[in-house]
Amino acid sequence: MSKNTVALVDCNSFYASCEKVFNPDIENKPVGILSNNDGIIVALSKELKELGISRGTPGFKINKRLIKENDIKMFSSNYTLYGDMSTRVMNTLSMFTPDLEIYSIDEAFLALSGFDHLNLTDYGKQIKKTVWQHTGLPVSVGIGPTKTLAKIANRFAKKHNFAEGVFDITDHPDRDKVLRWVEVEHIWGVGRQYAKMLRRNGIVNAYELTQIPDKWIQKKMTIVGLRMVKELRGISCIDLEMDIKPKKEIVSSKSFGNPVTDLQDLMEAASEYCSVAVKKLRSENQVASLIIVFLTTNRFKNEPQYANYARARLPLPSGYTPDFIHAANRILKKIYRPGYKYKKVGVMLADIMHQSKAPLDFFQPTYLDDNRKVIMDCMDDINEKMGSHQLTYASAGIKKPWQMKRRQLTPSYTTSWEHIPVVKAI
DNA sequence: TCTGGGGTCCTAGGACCC
DNA sequence: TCTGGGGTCCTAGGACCC
Repeated sequence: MSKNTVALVDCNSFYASCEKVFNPDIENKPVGILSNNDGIIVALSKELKELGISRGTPGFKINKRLIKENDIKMFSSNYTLYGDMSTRVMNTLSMFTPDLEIYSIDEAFLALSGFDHLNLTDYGKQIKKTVWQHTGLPVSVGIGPTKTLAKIANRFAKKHNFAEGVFDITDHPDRDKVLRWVEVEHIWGVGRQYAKMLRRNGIVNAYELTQIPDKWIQKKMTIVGLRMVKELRGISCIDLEMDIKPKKEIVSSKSFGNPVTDLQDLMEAASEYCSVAVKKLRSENQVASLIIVFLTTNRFKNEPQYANYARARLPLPSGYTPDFIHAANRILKKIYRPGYKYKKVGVMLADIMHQSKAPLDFFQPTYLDDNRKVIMDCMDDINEKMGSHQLTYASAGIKKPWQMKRRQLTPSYTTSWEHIPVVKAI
């Protein structure tokens, strides 16, 4: 039996790097990408990290002088661009192994078991070089006997220049030394709470964690934590998931560009989020029977606060957007309280199943039976061909005073003919 | 003025049943 | 005086990930 080997390939500063690919003027500049609503920084180039800015910082809190002096560039997030670039990266990676788990928009695990005859560090360098050639994006490659160790190897590759972006921890003589170098908060599966707890108990780095008895780990960090520790010890407990799993819940929610007080506006926003969520549901050939709507005021403001949610069950699972819009509006009327400045509403779909598995009903047609599915498919087709908002629901309103802000949006270079980059001869 | 969005999994405790 | 025990299902809350 060949040993278990896995590589984690991760794009460096993914969103910021995507912007740099199409905008040579910012190649060596500090670049920050803002979240929806231009709220917080969600991605930073290494130049921006070096200025001491960290992920999660609200955009408006960054010192204006610092921005000017260092020529910091800030952009609204352009998910159309990042999504398309991600597809290109993943396509390239799939050339290097038949077994690939796309873990997130900018990361994939590659199964390399059975590749023992190769020098895997060299193979990693080849992967890095090819992605660069195909997309212009820099990646780091970490290789190890478990996913958790591959994550650590990846981090090591990123942080140490001599590794040139690729590190194989598998039979490395300094494996324990590397584990000592990783502080607990940087382990995959250890978040803020567990890091605090571990430190309170005198456990500071990954090596120390491997020395703690299983029983204690499971008691304090559940079975999930125990799996992670075993992985640190080199025992594979988290398998690669090659096939895309159907979603168990679908959420659509966004903060408002401006505070909203009116029930009507909240209902419009909820209608819009319903249409986004249910469209995603249909795109996976699924139906849902539970909808949850939540709303909240702005917790950062010193104003009266209110947050609430409620659920509604549809008589039969559906993929028909109006079914959900009606339910959402009923819920909102129930939980809305006048006199508050609302910051956000959201819609969650749950109890999701494949269209073909939905139960039948003797007295009423299912989503598949009557013309509702036909109408929805038709609408999706039109929006696919003509642009995503050609056909919308009147209930989502026209003026949309609640819409989010994206003041500094870059072009969709790779997905829109109008935005395609132009090369000029000088 | 301005603080994101979308997911998953596990556990404890309550409801309910026999 | 003394208030069973075990199984299942559901939900809320808490942890984590990107």
